[in-house]
Amino acid sequence: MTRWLLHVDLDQFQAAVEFRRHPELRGQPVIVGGNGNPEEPRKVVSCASYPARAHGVRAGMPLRAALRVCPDGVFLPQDLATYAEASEEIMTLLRTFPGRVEVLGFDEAFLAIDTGAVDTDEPEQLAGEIRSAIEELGLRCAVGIGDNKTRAKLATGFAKAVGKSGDAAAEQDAGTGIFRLTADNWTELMAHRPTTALWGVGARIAKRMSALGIATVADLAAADRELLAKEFGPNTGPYLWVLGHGAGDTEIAEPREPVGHSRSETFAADLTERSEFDAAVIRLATQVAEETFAGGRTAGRIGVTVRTSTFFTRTKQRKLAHPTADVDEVVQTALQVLHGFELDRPIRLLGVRVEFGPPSE
DNA sequence: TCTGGGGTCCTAGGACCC
DNA sequence: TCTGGGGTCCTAGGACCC
Repeated sequence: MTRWLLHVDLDQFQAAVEFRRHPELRGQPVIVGGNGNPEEPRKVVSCASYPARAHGVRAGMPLRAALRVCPDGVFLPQDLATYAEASEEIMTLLRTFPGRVEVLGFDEAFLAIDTGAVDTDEPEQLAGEIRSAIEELGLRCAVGIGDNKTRAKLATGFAKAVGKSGDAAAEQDAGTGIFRLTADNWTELMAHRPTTALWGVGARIAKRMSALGIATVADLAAADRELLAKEFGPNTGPYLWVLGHGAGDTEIAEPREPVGHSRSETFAADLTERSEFDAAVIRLATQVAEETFAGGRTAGRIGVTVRTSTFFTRTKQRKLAHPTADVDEVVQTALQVLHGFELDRPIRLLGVRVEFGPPSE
């Protein structure tokens, strides 16, 4: 038996969900973010359709910047409830296929399947069936096939390669759609790439690695594990070395129990009064607590995040003496944690996080 | 172009205890 | 007397991802 990991990744997911209910927008440079008003400050692009990407619009870009590079863009408000519903629809569909499903986000999942021989195209056949089934939902996806999660996830990037180039054909053909990455072609396809090509290596780690003379995936694979452990810690260091070899987990982690829940808000204009800080934290804490308890969880720890007008961001948290399901206790604790900050600067963002305690008896 | 929101996991250091 | 070593709990901070 051979274990295959399939990574299913929806194309331009939020925009695609909008296209299902607004078919007349298909092919248009649709930009989802904020409340749909591109002039709104401090709001960013959540998803851009391929034509919008061709103009240079990217997720995370301020809406006002997106408007500048794509003045003909169709700006839509982010409707998370609808995307969550569509996501549930997709995950339910994926669970009808053989294998186990691990949800990675709204628009991504791993599927683990055990098949017969190694050299057959069984996983490609299954991937094709998944793509067809998703197409029947009016959506599109790419499927990465790998001998572990790391490779399956990266394979999806190759499957989407055409879509990422941003050319005009991208809307019609978002890549070949299916790609297989295994130990057999890992070195050929990945060795020369920068370490940031790896899933789990971002700009910070890449920079620290480059200071050690590690620039590419091949460098990382050849690096000294002791050195990596010394620089990145006893767990992360060896893990990075393993990543460089393309090795990774083959087990499906489902169901995943969430460990916490948070709400935060970047204010359209900085808050300057303590009464405003308190009011915002009371509101956020109440919401987080109600959502936590509605989900049948208790609160074990309360965290508050403050971001000042200079973008200086700090978090403080406090463990409760006993887990609670009392909204007021969460709110009062959040206020106490807030008051542990200096609060002598205008505030741009406030956030409240609950870490779940053990289930209530 | 002044930089969203919601998550997860890891590391380091201090307190405290034996 | 200036001096141990391990284990655990707790908070702060960093990094990454979608």
